[in-house]
Amino acid sequence: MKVKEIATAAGVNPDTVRFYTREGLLRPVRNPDNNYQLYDAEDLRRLRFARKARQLGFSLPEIRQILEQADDHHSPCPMVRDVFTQRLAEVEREIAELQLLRKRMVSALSAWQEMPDGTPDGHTICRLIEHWDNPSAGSCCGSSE
Amino acid sequence: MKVKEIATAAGVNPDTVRFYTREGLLRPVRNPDNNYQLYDAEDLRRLRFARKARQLGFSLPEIRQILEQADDHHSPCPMVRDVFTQRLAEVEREIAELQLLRKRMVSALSAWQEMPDGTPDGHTICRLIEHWDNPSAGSCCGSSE
DNA sequence: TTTGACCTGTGAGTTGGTCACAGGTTTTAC
DNA sequence: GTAAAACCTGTGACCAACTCACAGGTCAAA
Repeated sequence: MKVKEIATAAGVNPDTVRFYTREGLLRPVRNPDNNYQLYDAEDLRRLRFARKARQLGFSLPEIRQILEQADDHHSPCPMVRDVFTQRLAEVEREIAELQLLRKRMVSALSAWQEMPDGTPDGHTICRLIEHWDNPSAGSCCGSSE
Repeated sequence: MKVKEIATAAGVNPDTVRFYTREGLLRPVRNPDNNYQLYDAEDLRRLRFARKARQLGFSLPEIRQILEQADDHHSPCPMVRDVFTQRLAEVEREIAELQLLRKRMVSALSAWQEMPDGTPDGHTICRLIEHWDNPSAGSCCGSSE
């Protein structure tokens, strides 16, 4: 398979294939006649694997590590499980953060219904945002200074 | 105020102050004696405003635009309300996406409890991920090829 | 006076790609 | 047969919003 072929087979941009190749995730061979990269079914598996892993939040270095372990005939799965579990925790933290943000946005919007727009007067840029109460800067760790 | 002073007053990295200055969000004057940047209370307001707006998901160009409108004595707030409403929708979309992701991760993890690790054999890199069912690639738009 | 903390501008690094460019190759069409 | 289109190559820039490193200048306190 040439670049475009494997790219369409995996549903990605050919530049992504080239990028992953540069990054060492794929290992094509060269056609000595024209210097083209030639990918095989194994590369396609690796590429699809990489894309799935990306969707799960694995970084490219992590994916490379998994692939290398697989090349060495070590089972990468326990490690995958570990990173995956960590990643799940991160996702849950992100969700909680976003929900908090959403809550504050909704209440800010409703508070703004009652506020006049107010042309800026040199003291106030935009009351809508200046009266926003910052959450993370407040009570906890090292907010001061 | 010098860079570090305004930075600590707003709780940000001095490099961020310099960066925002380069980006045109802050407008210090120069001390001709030593070429230092001198910020005033207005700059501090702008900086704090910018940080709050960033937390709300405004981009730097958007913030600059708001500040410029405020400089021109136009009320930026209706625009802020628009972008803010859009941003709220985005946040809600992100939350929904992450919750979907979380759901799939949890069910994948529990499914993996019952799967053997399986050393890779040339056909399989890591069953844990290869057997992950990709959501977005599936049913809808142009998944094929 | 010397140390240390601060200031300056510029440029590179971060992440995961995507795009542009210039030049070579292969395929398709007439 | 040949011309155009589509593909290939590598390199390097670009995205966002900073952060950090570097080299050299300035300033306050001991």
